[in-house]
Amino acid sequence: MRRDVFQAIADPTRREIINLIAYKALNINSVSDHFEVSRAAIYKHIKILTECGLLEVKQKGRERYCEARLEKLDEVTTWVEQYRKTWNDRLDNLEEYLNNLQNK
Amino acid sequence: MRRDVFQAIADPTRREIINLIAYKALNINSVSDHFEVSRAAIYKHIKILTECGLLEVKQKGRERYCEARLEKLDEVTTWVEQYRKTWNDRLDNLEEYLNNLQNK
DNA sequence: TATAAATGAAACCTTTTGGTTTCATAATGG
DNA sequence: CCATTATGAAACCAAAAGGTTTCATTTATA
Repeated sequence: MRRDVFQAIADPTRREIINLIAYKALNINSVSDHFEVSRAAIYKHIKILTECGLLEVKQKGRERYCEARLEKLDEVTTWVEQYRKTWNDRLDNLEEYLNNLQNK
Repeated sequence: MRRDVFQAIADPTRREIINLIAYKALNINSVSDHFEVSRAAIYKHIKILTECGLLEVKQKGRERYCEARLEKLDEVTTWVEQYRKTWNDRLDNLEEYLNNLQNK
């Protein structure tokens, strides 16, 4: 299985899970309470997030708490940002072009 | 079908296509020349990228040129960056903790 | 200690993905 | 005008994804 961050955040449910636990660790049942699908389905999403390092699970008695490990999202930022200069330049060119049109 | 930017960039081949055309528009055959898989497969990837707005196709005679429309990647940046403060705070805390350890 | 709660994991199913081959169609270049 | 080039699109396929139900195991707790 491919288990990279890009694939992990491709699924909307997983993005919601990340959002849920971003500010407060929750145990697995609490996470799944927020969704319509079964606990087993959510469990699988959590497993995927764990496997790609976006989430860490910590045992606490019979519960297991999910903590976000969002540093891994840096990989995404890095990939996206490498193109920012290019697309900003293009937007600048468009702006310039429109300004020229207007000044005629 | 889901056709959002997150899903579009989940596939490594599609990320490579984006990279290929980021700085220079290429026609569909030229794009597919860079890959092992068939032209038909690449064509489908291009279609997906087009449908979610990351790519625009412009006819030029019998050829069709693919241009990157990377502004759409902003959606990804926005989503990721909403968490940056949190994870930076956590890293700061860790750093502080380590400094305290060292100073003892 | 017996029951309930929280989780792990297997078996199974349907839909989506990513790929293929094949054929049709529209411009181009001799 | 005809062969070639560039592309669109259909039919089909295997594997992966996302989901379900069911059952086992571990830990708390009345």
